[in-house]
Amino acid sequence: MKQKNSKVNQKDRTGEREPSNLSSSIVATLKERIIHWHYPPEHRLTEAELCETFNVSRSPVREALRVLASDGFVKKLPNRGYAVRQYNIGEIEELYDVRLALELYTVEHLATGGPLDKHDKEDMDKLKRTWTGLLNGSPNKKAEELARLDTLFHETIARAAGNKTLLRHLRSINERLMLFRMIDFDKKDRAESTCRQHLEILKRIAAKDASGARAAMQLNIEEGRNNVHTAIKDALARAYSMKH
Amino acid sequence: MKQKNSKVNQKDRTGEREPSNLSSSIVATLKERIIHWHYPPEHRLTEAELCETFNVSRSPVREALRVLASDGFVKKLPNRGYAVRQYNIGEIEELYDVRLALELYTVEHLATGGPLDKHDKEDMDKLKRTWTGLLNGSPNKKAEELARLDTLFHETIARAAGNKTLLRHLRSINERLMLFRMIDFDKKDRAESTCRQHLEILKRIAAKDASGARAAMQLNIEEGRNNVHTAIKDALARAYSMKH
DNA sequence: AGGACACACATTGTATACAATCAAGCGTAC
DNA sequence: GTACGCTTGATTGTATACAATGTGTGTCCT
Repeated sequence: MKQKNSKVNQKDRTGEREPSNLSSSIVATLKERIIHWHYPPEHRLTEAELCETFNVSRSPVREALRVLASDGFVKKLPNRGYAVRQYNIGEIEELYDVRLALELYTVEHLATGGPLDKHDKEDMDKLKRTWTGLLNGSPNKKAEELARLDTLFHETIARAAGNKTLLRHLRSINERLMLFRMIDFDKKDRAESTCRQHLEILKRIAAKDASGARAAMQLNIEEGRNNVHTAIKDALARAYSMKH
Repeated sequence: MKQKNSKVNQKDRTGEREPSNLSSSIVATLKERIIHWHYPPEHRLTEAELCETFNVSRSPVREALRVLASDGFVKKLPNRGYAVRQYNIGEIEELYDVRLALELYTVEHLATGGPLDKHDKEDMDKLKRTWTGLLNGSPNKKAEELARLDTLFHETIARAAGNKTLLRHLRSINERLMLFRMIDFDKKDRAESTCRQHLEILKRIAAKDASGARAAMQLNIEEGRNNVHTAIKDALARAYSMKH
């Protein structure tokens, strides 16, 4: 019971380190569960119930719920507890749109500005190697791993652009999109087209071709958006036909 | 002591209503104070100290501090309390860049998409009237009022674009920029050029001129950024020369 | 003088008891 | 039959006591 979380105190390149308190691990666990649809949509969570499941008092649970609410994972029902927030299609589209806004600006900025510093240059080179490798070598990785790598790709680019504030906003969006990225990469051939698109983005940035980089990024994000959109519509249609 | 906060329970067009608990009003008060530089930069805040100043227990204070930390108003010093976060020039530039990313995308979207719904059309017309009025009629409004109206202008446009998620991100940025907007509007003639720029933005959107709308928005935001930038540099230079 | 150790203090983390609030269900009056 | 108000239960809001943790400081030994 003492060394529950082995990831504690790891240091991130952002300089933040994860605290080792109960509410943080409750937040992490609940995010994990919500993202993986452990709870049905609109499932109600009460403080007392969570105290039992985690065997802690209400203080850390309350703090965890506040954080989750401010990050949009749950919503507060006044005097009626909290509910895990269900994403409808419209909301997912919105998240993809904000990604577009932030990432198009980012690549344009990268393709316009001066040379990168050493750290960022290395990161970009590593991305190139990673996605070249994925294109040639390993054909069928698991969707979850691909989704993780995809998120890393986009966040690395944002970091290279040097705007920490923008990176923070992008991360909060990506956190909520993780599940849908997995749906995205379940689609056959999506891995390959993603590889090509990512390499294209890197090439255009290196070539200082701002509008080309924007176009490549837009293509990549919108393909993901479309995959997710159709997958969800299909799932809803199946759910509907099963009821009738 | 009972009806301290008369704004409680007002309903917003976003559908959220402000709760009436202690931690919320502590958050509001502290934000207000921090924005208006009531505390010197890097001033340390401890839970116990805030308990005394607000005459409440640690529970609401803790929650308030968590919220403020997640919104970037204070930062947590492990085991050493909290510190009000000082904005350096770089960070302000970052905030302006994120605004650019979000707002350029927004106006492009507005100038590209179909017609607005009734509510939004009315809002946009009202903006036009407001800023036309400011151009002709009232020459010297106070900077704080102008900053408020400016924020309203940009948020109304974002709302008209119909993406609530994007609006939420923009609001969290604007909240932190409020003070600097006031600095911006302290500059002579800034009010007039803002009026012209705002009317130009509205015109381009109505004319479905996407690239023109982007250019107009970029001009408006960057002028503000430059004003703030030079004002802060001057202030720092004065502070420096006074020490020597 | 310099370093290591220990102790005290400041500060946050956690548990728990009690207060306040609100929704829902039930009964009663009209 | 309907509307109003009361009671009750569920749930969050607040206060407080105690635990854990890390920082700084003073002292003692070398």
